[in-house]
Amino acid sequence: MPNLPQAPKAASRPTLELEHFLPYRLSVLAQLVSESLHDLYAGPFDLTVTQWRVMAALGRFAPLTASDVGHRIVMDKVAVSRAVAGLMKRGLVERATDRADRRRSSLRLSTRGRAMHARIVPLALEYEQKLYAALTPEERQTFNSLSDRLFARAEALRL
Amino acid sequence: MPNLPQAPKAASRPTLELEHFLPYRLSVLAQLVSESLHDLYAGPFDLTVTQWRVMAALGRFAPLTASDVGHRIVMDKVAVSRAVAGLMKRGLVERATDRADRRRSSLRLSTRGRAMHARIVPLALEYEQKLYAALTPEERQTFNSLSDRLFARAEALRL
DNA sequence: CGGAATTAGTTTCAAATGTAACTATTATGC
DNA sequence: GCATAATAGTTACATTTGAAACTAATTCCG
Repeated sequence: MPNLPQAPKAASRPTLELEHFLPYRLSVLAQLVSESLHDLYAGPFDLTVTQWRVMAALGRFAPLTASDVGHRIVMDKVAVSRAVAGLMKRGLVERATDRADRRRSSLRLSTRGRAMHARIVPLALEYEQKLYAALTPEERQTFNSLSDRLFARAEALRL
Repeated sequence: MPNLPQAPKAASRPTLELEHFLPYRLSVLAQLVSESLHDLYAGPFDLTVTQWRVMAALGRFAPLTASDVGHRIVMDKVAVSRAVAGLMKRGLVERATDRADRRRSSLRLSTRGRAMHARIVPLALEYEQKLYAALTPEERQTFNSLSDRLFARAEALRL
């Protein structure tokens, strides 16, 4: 093939290759991982992702108010309210109205809730380990530090 | 403080620190990025995330059948069907029944659809660039290769 | 003090989504 | 060739989700 001069590419329009597009890739990866994990505890314990996250937050930081939970797990107050309602109905979470400010109430896992939490945590950590097995320890650290920076940037861009 | 021998930690239970838990971190990052991007085109063009992804797939690979689209963007056929219905109603996508196999039909962007696509792509790429600005070029490559490996591993674990 | 604005949390209504059933068409196997 | 199974895509129903309105309690500030 002769090496002809190229015709000038008149303002060639940019193309978007979805499979290499960062927001898309993040979304697909996160969804796959989230669903896989959910499969682990949905069957045995019948929890939604939201409910499990609320339990995880309470298992680690209780007592928390509903808004505290929301901040911890990046979830709006409506979602938290609904998850808590479901968890209370099943006796997994207890609520005590704050005596000083009766608008808020502090939440904590009940005994049953703590027991369930203690059974799920190892499953979750085991899954995480299996996933991390794809990377060396140094690579894990790298990945986490890079994703931290992406996150910070995304927050900054959101205005 | 004297250097006393530690009491043996009797089977100390593992703790889950949500903020360092990989599935959780991926989910929060992906959600933030996805919402930010959606804000860019939702207002001016009134598209859902799904609709935009269908348009992106068709913009790059048309003609495609609905199931082709589904495979490309990792989305089940019901979601694709609904997104396509919405896009057709707005005249952004055209459908032609396959003469050889009348169950399937090939989809492509209409002229209007192509025009809209051409206006959104630069916005999306610009956002991606701003996000990537958090990383050096080498780091971008590293991040992408590591997330590819995590993705492959997650797929393998899903059985 | 006392009315306006804030805050915590819930409820309501509409839109989005998932699962399963359904239609139409094509492929398979006896 | 014909009954059965498989495939493409849509529709229906039930559940989830999100946005906005709402209730109740507290704070702010003239």
